[in-house]
Amino acid sequence: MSEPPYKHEARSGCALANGLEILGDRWTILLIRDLMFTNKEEFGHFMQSGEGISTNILTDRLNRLQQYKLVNKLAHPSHGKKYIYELTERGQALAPLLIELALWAHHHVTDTLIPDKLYQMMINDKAGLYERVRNKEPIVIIDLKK
Amino acid sequence: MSEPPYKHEARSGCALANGLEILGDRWTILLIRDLMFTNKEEFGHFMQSGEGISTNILTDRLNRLQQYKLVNKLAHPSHGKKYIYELTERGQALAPLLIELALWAHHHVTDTLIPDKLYQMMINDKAGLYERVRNKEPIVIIDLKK
DNA sequence: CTGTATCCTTAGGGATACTG
DNA sequence: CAGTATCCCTAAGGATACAG
Repeated sequence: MSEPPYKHEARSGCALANGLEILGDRWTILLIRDLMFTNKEEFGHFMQSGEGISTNILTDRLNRLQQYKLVNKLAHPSHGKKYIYELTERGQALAPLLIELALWAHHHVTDTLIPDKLYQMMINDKAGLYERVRNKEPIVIIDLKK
Repeated sequence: MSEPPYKHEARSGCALANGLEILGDRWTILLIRDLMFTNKEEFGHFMQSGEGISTNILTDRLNRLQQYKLVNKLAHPSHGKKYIYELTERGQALAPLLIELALWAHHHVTDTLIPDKLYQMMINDKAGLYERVRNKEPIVIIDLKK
């Protein structure tokens, strides 16, 4: 279990219910997606992810993700004002969940795309995919949705 | 891909985003949980699942699940007025997703429980678990949350 | 450009009355 | 008991102005 990050006022003790209270909103998993599979790591990058999150919501979600200890916020190495956001191990541990969600949607929902390289790794090389997530090597550059 | 069920007005072509538009609300996955792992199959059973869904929302979510072809609604064999709800294959195909969500929450969120038998199967016998989901053999009787 | 704060709208959903 | 319909309220979140 390793010291959970966040004492949630849970609806029930069910693992699924509790997981959903952290992850089950309109934006959180999309941000984790960007951090996990693409080279997005700055505020402005997330803003460009096509689904059209607004600045206040992005700020709020990034803060929540830090509270839950799914994301670290680091000073940008060169730009004084910027920050870099990266997944913690706890956040990286969501990889299997995101993979299963993406595969299910790909197989069962219309007009649903996964970039080919990512799809191949999801099916044939999960170990390699996890390794790249751990090492923060993006599988997709810039954008997953097309 | 096998003829997707539902043409969704998607926010983007991303598989994750599209999956979330079907599954990403406060109740849907909890209903799928009940159908997948417990012996719940009637309207009243879902009402008793502890998280306190109200009747209008339950009706709405059961209808949506039918539209998405994740759930079948069958006439009850003995009670004329009742119906039986069961997962379709498309719904059963969500098992890996639910398992990964439950395991992540169990490992990373406080006060989060998975009934022991279910947990053991999630870790040691996924094939057996899928088999039981397919055969509609409940792993847990009545209630997952305690 | 990175956020934050404010305003305001809307959809989700709770309570509840009601029908078969 | 199964399910629907209505009312109402709150919280999520969009638009936007603003601050560092």
